Amino acid sequence: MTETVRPLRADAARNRARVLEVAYETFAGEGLSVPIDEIARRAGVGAGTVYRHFPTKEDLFRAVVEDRIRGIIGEGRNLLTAGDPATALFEFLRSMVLTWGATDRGLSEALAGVGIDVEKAMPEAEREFYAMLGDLLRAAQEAGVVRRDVSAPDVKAVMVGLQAMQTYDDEAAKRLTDVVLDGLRPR
Amino acid sequence: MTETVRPLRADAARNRARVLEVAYETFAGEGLSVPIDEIARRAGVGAGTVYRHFPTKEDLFRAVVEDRIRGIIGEGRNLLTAGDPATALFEFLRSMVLTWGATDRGLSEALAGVGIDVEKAMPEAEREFYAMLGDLLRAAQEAGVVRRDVSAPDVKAVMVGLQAMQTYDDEAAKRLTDVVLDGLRPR
Amino acid sequence: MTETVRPLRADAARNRARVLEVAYETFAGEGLSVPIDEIARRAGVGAGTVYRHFPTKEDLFRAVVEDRIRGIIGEGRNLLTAGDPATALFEFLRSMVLTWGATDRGLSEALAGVGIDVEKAMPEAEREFYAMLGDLLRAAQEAGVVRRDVSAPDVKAVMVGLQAMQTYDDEAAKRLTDVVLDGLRPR
Amino acid sequence: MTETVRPLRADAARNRARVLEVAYETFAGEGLSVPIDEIARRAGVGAGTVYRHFPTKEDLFRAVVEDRIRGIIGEGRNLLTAGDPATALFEFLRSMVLTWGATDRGLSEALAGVGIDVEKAMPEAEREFYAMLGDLLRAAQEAGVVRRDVSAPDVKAVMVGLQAMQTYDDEAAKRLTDVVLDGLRPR
DNA sequence: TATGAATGAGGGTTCATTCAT
DNA sequence: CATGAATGAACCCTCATTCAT
Repeated sequence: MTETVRPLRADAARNRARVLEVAYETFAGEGLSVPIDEIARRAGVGAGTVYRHFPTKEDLFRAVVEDRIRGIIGEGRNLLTAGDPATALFEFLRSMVLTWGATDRGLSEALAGVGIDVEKAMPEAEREFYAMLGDLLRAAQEAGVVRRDVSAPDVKAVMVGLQAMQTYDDEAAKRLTDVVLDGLRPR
Repeated sequence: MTETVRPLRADAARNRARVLEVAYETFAGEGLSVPIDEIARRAGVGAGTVYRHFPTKEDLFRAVVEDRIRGIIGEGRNLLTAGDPATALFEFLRSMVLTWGATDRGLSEALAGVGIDVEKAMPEAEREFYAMLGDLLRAAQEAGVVRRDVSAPDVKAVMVGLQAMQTYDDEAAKRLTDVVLDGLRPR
Repeated sequence: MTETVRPLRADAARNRARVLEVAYETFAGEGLSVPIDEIARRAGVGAGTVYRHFPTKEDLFRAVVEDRIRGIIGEGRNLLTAGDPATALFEFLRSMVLTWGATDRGLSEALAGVGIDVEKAMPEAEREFYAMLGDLLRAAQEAGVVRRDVSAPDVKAVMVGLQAMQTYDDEAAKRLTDVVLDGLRPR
Repeated sequence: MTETVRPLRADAARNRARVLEVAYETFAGEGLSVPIDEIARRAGVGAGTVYRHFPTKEDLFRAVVEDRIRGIIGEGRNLLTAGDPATALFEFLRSMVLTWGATDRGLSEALAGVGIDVEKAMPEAEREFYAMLGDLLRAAQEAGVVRRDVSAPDVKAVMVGLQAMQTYDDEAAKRLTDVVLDGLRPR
């Protein structure tokens, strides 16, 4: 009962990382419906190994998406610390479309609730994500570049919308991002 | 060239309509991955009956989504004719979020390209849809309420984004729609 | 209980004949696994009509094959009456390969026991067929052109073999028929 | 170029062999239209196991028929080497009827092209088969016991005919084989 | 622990047969 | 009688998950 998160043996850790990486790329490229067997094959391990590390396909989704989200959180924090806090939120949302979300079918589907319910699956990450988003938002609002009546969940919703736009039409999304973001500025 | 589509027998027409209706609701509520057998069960018919009217699952998707899209086209045309052409585009996009798209997972998935490729599956409807969107856009631009550098595909992309936002968080979407649309106005 | 084989109404008779004809061609060309619906469609009638005349798919097979066999019987009798009785058997077997069996997948399959058991399904026709074959054989044997130790069932078996040969390789069968028939001559 | 076909695990090999054996018997007894599920049931494995070893029903046909054909090839080569080359062809054709083909519906159907196209499905085996047949034929012709105008494809066709004869009437076929083969001798 | 074979519950689709119109 | 719509039992095949090696 002591929750000993015993460190994995080196090879096991390597396998886990390899599977995660492959799953990451595969889900991004082909969506969440790719069979586990296929992930295993591409990772060069047996299906059993995938299931040892991720007892359920949803667990694998979770790990992939959580990984992704942690990266996103890092990006946001970084922009806040290293750049101009006033513009960090816009920078962040732009980077989501330009860099991160870039045609990530898996993430799109996950955000759309296909195959996994992010809120329930990883409340921890979700919380941290919202905290980061709140900080970005607050900084922007204090700098007077974003309306006061916009909340963190609103920004998240906008993000989801941008994501979807981009999956649907990458070019249009790149053109439109600034247009949409303009809507967030005080009139 | 008139493709004499002899009218269906009364009972067959009833069944077809019933299946379509059930499919409509089911796909809207649970997405496009619901089994045909389940649709049949809910419609109170045998699976074979569904396949008689829609030889392929994709044919059923097509019928449902096309029906939906034609309704949307009608809505747009109506706003353009019956109301103020200058505001029709905004009205239309608002109604998409407030009325139409209302948590329609099937439509969301279809627009996102999950389970069916709308462009390929129903080019006719797609074309009419774009024509309608173009008319709305032109009217708005001529009235000077929408930026000149926005194209019809851009509006479609925005629509997809709003859709996704709404599927993700209905409340936030309702609050944010006007904010996003504000971005479309000339500065 | 009076077995009144009431004559069909004219249109019904026409339908029956049409279905039989279409089934005949279709089974010959594509084998016995063609769906009844397809036969009905090609005959320009509803599936129900086919089932009215032939309550079971096997009944339709039976009718088709029986028709075929009666034609074959007629051919044999004719050769015996109109031509030289001594050579009638050989003529008959040659005509089976050259004319009748000509790539009749349905008949081949039927003879091979796929989809229908001829012996059981139409003992009447079978009997007449054997009678005809017996007459041909007797005439040939009396003329001294066929071995005495060959029986009617043997000839039938040879016929089945030639059929199969022909379905397998039409050209080779045409070349080989005389070779095989040579085997039947007294040494 | 050696296609490192890593040997199957012992249990997997056992299962594969068991499925093949069951398929072999079942197809021989009941033809090629028996459902895969039935094969699986009789082999005492799940349907998925059959599909693991034979991804398609046709793959299973292929394996069964190819196995059979290789046995036949071996038989022919053996007769040529171990016995009298002059009579080997006749011995071979006799053994086909007496031993091999013995009421093998699956093989009959396969040879007749029902359910599988041997030529396309296993060109390799087909080639070897013809090579063997050619050798048998040449030896017989050189010994002067078979007509010069008979080709290897002709012999194959005869074989198919004998096969069919035998499936149709085992007893008659046994009696008639020599009669038919007599036809191949020079007059 | 890793492997990959086995399982078996579906899922989409077809088609012989029945039955309401 | 004819029609063709409806039924539902199969059939082939896939894939998440378990388990023997």
